[in-house]
Amino acid sequence: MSTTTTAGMEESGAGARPLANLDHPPNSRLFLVISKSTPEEVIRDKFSYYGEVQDIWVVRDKQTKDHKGIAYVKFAKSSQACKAMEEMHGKALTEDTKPIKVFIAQSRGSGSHRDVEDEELTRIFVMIPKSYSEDDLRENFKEFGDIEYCSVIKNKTTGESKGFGYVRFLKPSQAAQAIENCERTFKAILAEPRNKQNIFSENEYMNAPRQDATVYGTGYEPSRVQNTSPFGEFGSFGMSEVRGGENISTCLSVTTRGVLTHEQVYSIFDLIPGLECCEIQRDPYMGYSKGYALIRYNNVASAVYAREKLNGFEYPPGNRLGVSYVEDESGDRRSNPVGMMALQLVAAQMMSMVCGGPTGQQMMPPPVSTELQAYGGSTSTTQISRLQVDFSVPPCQQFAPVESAVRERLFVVFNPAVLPLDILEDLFCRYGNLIDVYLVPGRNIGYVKFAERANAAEAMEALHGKVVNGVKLKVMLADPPREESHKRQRTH
DNA sequence: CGACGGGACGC
DNA sequence: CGACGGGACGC
Repeated sequence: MSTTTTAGMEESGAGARPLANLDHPPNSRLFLVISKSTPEEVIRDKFSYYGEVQDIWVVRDKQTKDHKGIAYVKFAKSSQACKAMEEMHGKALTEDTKPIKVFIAQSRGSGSHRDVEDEELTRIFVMIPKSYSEDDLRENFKEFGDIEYCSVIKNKTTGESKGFGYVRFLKPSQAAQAIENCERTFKAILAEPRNKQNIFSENEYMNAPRQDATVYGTGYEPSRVQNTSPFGEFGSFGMSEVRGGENISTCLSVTTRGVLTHEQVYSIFDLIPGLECCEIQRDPYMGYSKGYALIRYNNVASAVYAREKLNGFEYPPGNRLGVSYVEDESGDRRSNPVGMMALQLVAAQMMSMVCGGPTGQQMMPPPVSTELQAYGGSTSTTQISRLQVDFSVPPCQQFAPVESAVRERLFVVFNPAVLPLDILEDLFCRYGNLIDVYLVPGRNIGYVKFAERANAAEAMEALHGKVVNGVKLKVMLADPPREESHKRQRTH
């Protein structure tokens, strides 16, 4: 007995299930072909460099105990296993032994002994906003490694994005790192190889010998050109002008492509104190613009704040508001140089607040962009401070691990419209141990999963009845999920 | 009142 | 060629 207990090394072992761990996370275990003379310790020496080695198993004949020249190395992460594979494959472990082979091991239940090819380990599948171009994808994922190509899947006839895409990396370790470390809203997973159907090997006994067809031209050209986003430039707004000589005013015009009701516009702009007037204008001559509104505050600071915070804001989601200053009909302060200087001064002070001074909590929380980056990574386009509340909220907290058990679920009703997912995650994560926010498509409702009941209770207590980004929330305990019954009519 | 999940590529 | 062990939740 070797008694070196490879699996016993992890401290404070929650005993856990030994077998299940071997396939979690996926592709974190290596299959080695080595010399029959190589002992476990040599493997450990060489491979622990690449990360947390959780288990090493040198395969021996059941009866004779002969070393069969095969070993398995389990890492904590797929990226560690992939890196080790990339660097150790073809290397000799000691001077007197042959070069070894290193592959990602087939998952334990698969029964297949076919080598896992790099082809299957380098392409990831991601969910993305409809507005994303290939370039946006590349921008978001280039930090994880060398990208061979990006593709965004679009409706062939309309050209509209379907909301997902593919990123092919050069190396498996790069794809693995992208999956492990990209923003969770991407829901990145390894892509299924093109030629195969979605086949889950959940204890399926397949009689027909399927040809595993290892030979396939990729037949997929990285179309690197094309694709100028038809949605126009994003990210041109933000903390811009002010000093750039915009005509600051207490009056704002609001343009929107979609129709907004007076109540909707009012509820948004009334989040900022000092709203004096909110008029919806309907202008049949406005062409594409379905409407616009005029806003007036009783002070210039509020107007500046509103302009900075709400210009470019999506409300409802997908509908970007345009907010700009318009002539203050009553005000002639601008004609007066002193009055103008006063305005600029106030504006500058407002801007410094907006841009992250320690103030401003009672009106709205400071911009959350820095916190977003804390759990996000590259926030690609635009993103002004998106979360807007008129009550105080705790700072952002780490999400609970995706695989956490769901200890409580909240049911949320939005009025008059749902909020974007990133805002909701930004909001609910602040109460701790958030697992996931799910919005029911086409409805103004959603569910929020927590890994701890106390956090859910806190969120519910703090947020029920509140207005967030102009949207009123009802936050309640969710009823238990509907049973997924056996009915499976109507697949598509 | 307001109740339940999300994913696949034209060679 | 080169593919699957050992150990065992505990107040």
